[in-house]
Amino acid sequence: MESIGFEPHDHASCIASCIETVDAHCKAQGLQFTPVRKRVLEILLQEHRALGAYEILDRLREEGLGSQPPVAYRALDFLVSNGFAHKIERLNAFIACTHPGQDHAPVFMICRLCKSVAEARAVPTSGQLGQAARDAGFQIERTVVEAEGLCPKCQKDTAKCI
Amino acid sequence: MESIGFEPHDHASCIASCIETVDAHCKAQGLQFTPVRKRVLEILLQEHRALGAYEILDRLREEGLGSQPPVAYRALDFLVSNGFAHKIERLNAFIACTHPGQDHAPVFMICRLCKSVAEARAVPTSGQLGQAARDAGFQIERTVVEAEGLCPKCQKDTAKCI
DNA sequence: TGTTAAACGTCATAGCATAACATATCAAGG
DNA sequence: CCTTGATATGTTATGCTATGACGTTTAACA
Repeated sequence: MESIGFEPHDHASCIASCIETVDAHCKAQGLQFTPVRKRVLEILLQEHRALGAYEILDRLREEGLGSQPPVAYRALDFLVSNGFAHKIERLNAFIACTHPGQDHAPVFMICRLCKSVAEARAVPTSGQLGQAARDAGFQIERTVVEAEGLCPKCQKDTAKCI
Repeated sequence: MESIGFEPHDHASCIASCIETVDAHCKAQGLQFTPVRKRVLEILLQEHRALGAYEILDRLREEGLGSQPPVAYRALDFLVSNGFAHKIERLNAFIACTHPGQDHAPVFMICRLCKSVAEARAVPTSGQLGQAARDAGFQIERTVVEAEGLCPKCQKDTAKCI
């Protein structure tokens, strides 16, 4: 299981490669990766943190790419439903996917102090959720798995204060 | 792992015993189980389905127990923070806890057709989420685990239509 | 019974999300 | 090349979710 978000990394290339992957994926699938959609994904990729729809809309507005809520929500719908971004239900906010195009069940770790979010992958049918579903005869179609707590950096920072 | 919500059961006694358990727990902990709080829990217990705060508020209003949003939200805050109810993040709605008073990490299964919700218990530190957290050095404080799909009954019903 | 903390009533407003409809753009077939 | 249908965008309006603030009431306890 790998996770991205808490470790330092070459962020510029991280952004570029994500955009490129999504671009290729859209061409292959016949999806329209329009300027607004691309820009919204770029905005999300700037930070490993979840952004609210209105936060994104503000940036679009500054750039003259749209000024009304549906513009942002439609772009986000496109990105989320194609697996290029995810909604963090706990925060009512959105984040770029770190494994775009791959079919996966994401798991998020949300730092309550610095607000950074890391994404890991899981197999929904195995594990405790899968077991609970089998016990109950429930057929899983989609999962929301989010943990709140402290990222490694904030654990160290708070330890210093004691 | 046990789950309640999809199986038929004696609902009247299910409600009564939950209220009684919570009542006893509040007395033991010095918590005030006021009329509004009790009524909100009863309303939640009526159905194994998540209710929106405004849906609850409507019922309170009919009964003259409160008419403004903060009344419902404060009662819900009390119930949620003491583990007598849970918020289903995916639905922005609330549901009564089926294991009140016990410290636990709930797991929910939400039927997308009939909207019923079943609760199971999990151990957050074990399983895939726990593994992802250890790998990332993340310290979990709270978890949100929600699966959407089809409950046993709705699986059968949809199978008939094909 | 006086003091203090907790809970409640109410008004106002902030934040999140979508319905509905008009316009524009694009892709494919005639 | 033009028509046609599908997809995407612009815009208005509105609905749902949630909380801040402040005064009043109630309950717990010395």
